[in-house]
Amino acid sequence: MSLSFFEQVYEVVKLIPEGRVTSYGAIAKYLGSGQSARMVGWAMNASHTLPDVPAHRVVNRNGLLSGKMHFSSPTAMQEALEAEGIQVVDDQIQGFKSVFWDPMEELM
DNA sequence: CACTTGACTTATT
DNA sequence: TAATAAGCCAAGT
Repeated sequence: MSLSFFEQVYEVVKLIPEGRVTSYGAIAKYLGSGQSARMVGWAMNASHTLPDVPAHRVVNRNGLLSGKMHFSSPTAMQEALEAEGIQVVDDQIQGFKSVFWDPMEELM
């Protein structure tokens, strides 16, 4: 029983604590197998198939809301993050380094 | 089965 | 410092 690459990404994203975020590359690296950040981003594109995938907690390595445009509304992602206590200004997470959650460090 | 796409990242110019 | 190129690999067509 091997989960699809998508499902593996979903499992990691679901484990992201509230008020925390991670990057595509971090997830890709955690999944290993030489996965690239693009695979994670692409998997997230299909995350809409599942209801419990907090895609708003996944941003690019700059802490920029690169995927906000894929949400229901361009502001939905920012609002979701702010609702968890994350400050977002100009589509960029404030104190990104502080709220960054690395699956490699936390799930190891 | 070959080509295109993609919510990224790193290196180079 | 900003812009461009290349690397990455699975799923869709």
